[in-house]
Amino acid sequence: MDNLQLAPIIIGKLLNIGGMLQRHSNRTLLPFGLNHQQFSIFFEIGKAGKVKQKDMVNRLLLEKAHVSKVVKKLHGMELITITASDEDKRSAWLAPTPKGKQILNKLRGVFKKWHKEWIEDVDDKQLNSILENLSHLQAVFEDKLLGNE
Amino acid sequence: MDNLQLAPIIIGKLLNIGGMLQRHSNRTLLPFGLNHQQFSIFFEIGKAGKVKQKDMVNRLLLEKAHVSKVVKKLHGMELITITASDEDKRSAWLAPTPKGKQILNKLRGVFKKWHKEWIEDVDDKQLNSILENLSHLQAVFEDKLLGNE
DNA sequence: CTATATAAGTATCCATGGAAACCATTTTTT
DNA sequence: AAAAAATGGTTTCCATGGATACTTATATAG
Repeated sequence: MDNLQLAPIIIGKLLNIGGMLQRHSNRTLLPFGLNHQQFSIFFEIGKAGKVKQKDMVNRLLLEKAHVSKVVKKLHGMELITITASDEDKRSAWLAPTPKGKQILNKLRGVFKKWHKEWIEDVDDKQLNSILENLSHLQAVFEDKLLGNE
Repeated sequence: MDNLQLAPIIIGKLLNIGGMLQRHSNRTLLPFGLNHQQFSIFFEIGKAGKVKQKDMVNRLLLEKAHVSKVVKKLHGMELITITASDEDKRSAWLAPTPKGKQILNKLRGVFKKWHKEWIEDVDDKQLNSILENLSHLQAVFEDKLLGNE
């Protein structure tokens, strides 16, 4: 088969899988009042311990307007604290509250459980090959897509 | 490294790549007044030539309410025709208009061009390995995720 | 052959997230 | 040091898409 014919198939599959995963995490997160983007922001804050909004924008490649809204929501849910920064009065530090940390732990458990489930059906060698492939693709797309923005 | 640790990394990459691709196609389709989901529905109609809404729902795994709205939009843009069906008066046949076919062709060209671009950076062997891996993952997730819906 | 269940689409509600304009502060230029 | 540019966040606007209820037509039961 011509290689160029593989391209749309691969893209199609990536979009399809991405969609399935998105819908799945949204459903999983529903009881916690979050969706998968909100969680990814929350998760980053938890991982870093102390960050600013622009860090989220850079790391997750999201719109700053969007991050701003999500931060407000997370704060409203008492999952994070927002403390003014002295160096730069335009921005503030974000950090998880104790309650936030608790919920993060719980969610980590939930996701770990389902990771265990699906990973059973993929053998070890393949797993590494998948990771390698995806890393390469990610780099290629980042290069091609973020270059012309 | 423990295999279970690979799982969240792989999921993360899939979500990340999926997101990038989505945003990219949305931007590409913007001048045509479509987004990537709308295009996928339009594309399916074009491919099939003559279909009903429920076919889209089944093939693309989208909400029927959503498909209904998109169909209305495509019709409003004069990209498809909607003709009443005799066998079943609840549903109607969808088919691309001449104008619709023209636009589909143009879009096929646009996508083909960018497929050519990124595929250059992936060698042939890897391409096949990627396809294989993604097909397997797709099957696994479909099984695990659609089973409990 | 009615009565009930199911199926195909539609209408409505509402949180989401991209885009653009905007504000306040900080940095760079001249 | 004043003017211009850049940066970090916020607000507002609006199309999107998931969820639910509803309408009409078809299929299945009793």
